Amino acid sequence: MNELQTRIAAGLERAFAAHGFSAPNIEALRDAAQVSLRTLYKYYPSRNDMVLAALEFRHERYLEKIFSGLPAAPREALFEVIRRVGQWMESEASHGCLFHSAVAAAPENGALRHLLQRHKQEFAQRLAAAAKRPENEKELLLICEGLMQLWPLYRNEACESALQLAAALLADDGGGQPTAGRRDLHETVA
Amino acid sequence: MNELQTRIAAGLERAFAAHGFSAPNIEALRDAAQVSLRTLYKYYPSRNDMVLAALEFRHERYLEKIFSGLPAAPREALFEVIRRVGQWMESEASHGCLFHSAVAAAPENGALRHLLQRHKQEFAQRLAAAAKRPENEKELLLICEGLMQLWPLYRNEACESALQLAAALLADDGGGQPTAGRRDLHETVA
DNA sequence: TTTCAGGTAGAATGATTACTCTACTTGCGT
DNA sequence: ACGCAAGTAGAGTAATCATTCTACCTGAAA
Repeated sequence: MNELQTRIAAGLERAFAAHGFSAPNIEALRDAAQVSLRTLYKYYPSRNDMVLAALEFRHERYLEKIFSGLPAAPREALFEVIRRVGQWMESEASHGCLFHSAVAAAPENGALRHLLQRHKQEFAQRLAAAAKRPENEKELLLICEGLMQLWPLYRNEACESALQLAAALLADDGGGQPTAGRRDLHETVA
Repeated sequence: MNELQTRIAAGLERAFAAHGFSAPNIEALRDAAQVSLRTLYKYYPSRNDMVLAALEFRHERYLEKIFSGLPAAPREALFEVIRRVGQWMESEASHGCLFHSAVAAAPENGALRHLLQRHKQEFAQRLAAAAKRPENEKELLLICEGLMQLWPLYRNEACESALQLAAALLADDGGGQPTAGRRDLHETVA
């Protein structure tokens, strides 16, 4: 992964984030990457490879931005992650999560679906770890996913809703379960 | 909206749900609609109109399936909606919400974004009404959106997470708010 | 000085696509 | 019997796109 290659990936990410995954043709991608067609194809031999490269690049950038330098206190860390996701949407993803967009644009593409899965699972694990709530990994991911989907509709209010739900989840001891069948707790509740 | 027209819309919905919005070409859509090319274009004069027709059709079908014959008790109604969303994903949308997919596939399309907004807002309103929690409309929508996004990853466990969050929200009296700045409550809390 | 790895610019190709058009059929009201 | 509204079947068109190919440039190592 040399320096030119990452510069290309960064350009590709910008292009796909700005115009989605269907619209930009190769020429537009080349303009965004600021290299010649030949070089572009040298490192990423098909359009699909370009999509994957852009997403890989974004994945790293996203995790860095969300999880670096979080507060140590689990509760505060959780709220901070949610706020940062809101900021990320504001500044970089106002049309919604790029990974979901990519899969939506090419639902038969297995490599893409796999990348989405890895992206979400790594995010969920790191969030659960930061919040010291491994037993609520899925619920925490659900809140963030919901936030990202609501963002285009409600902007900042979506963020406040997510914070409220997170607070409710932390406050909840599992007391008011739907119809019996309490959540299985082989793990300790912090 | 004559009978043939709705039959075509139903076929289009099936095609887009099965293969996404990019893949199917006009010929595939015609096969799904089971009409001639000429008739297809007569009622829906461009591919974009076909997409809109499919989504309109799905919108009606979705609301019908989720909200008809709900329990009267608000708490049970809420849980039942969540379960039905899970069933809907299982049987009809295993690749994720079709409205989000459509917008993701054509993010510059204003009519599509508008339709997405209407769809989500109507769903949110009806859910909040059924759960008798108008002050939590956004939080309830967030839970369902999160559920739909998590579904492809976790299937039924996503549903249980959504139920748990809903229960936590109902149990929560707004006590444990993030960092000061309590939620503004000009509306009464039920 | 020569060589060559690695870059640029952009034309050519072949496949695909949305959409249009022509020609033909069928069922029904008068 | 006839006309016609509304359907089918499918060939034709013009544009777009991903990918490949040709020709040229440049800077540093030998």
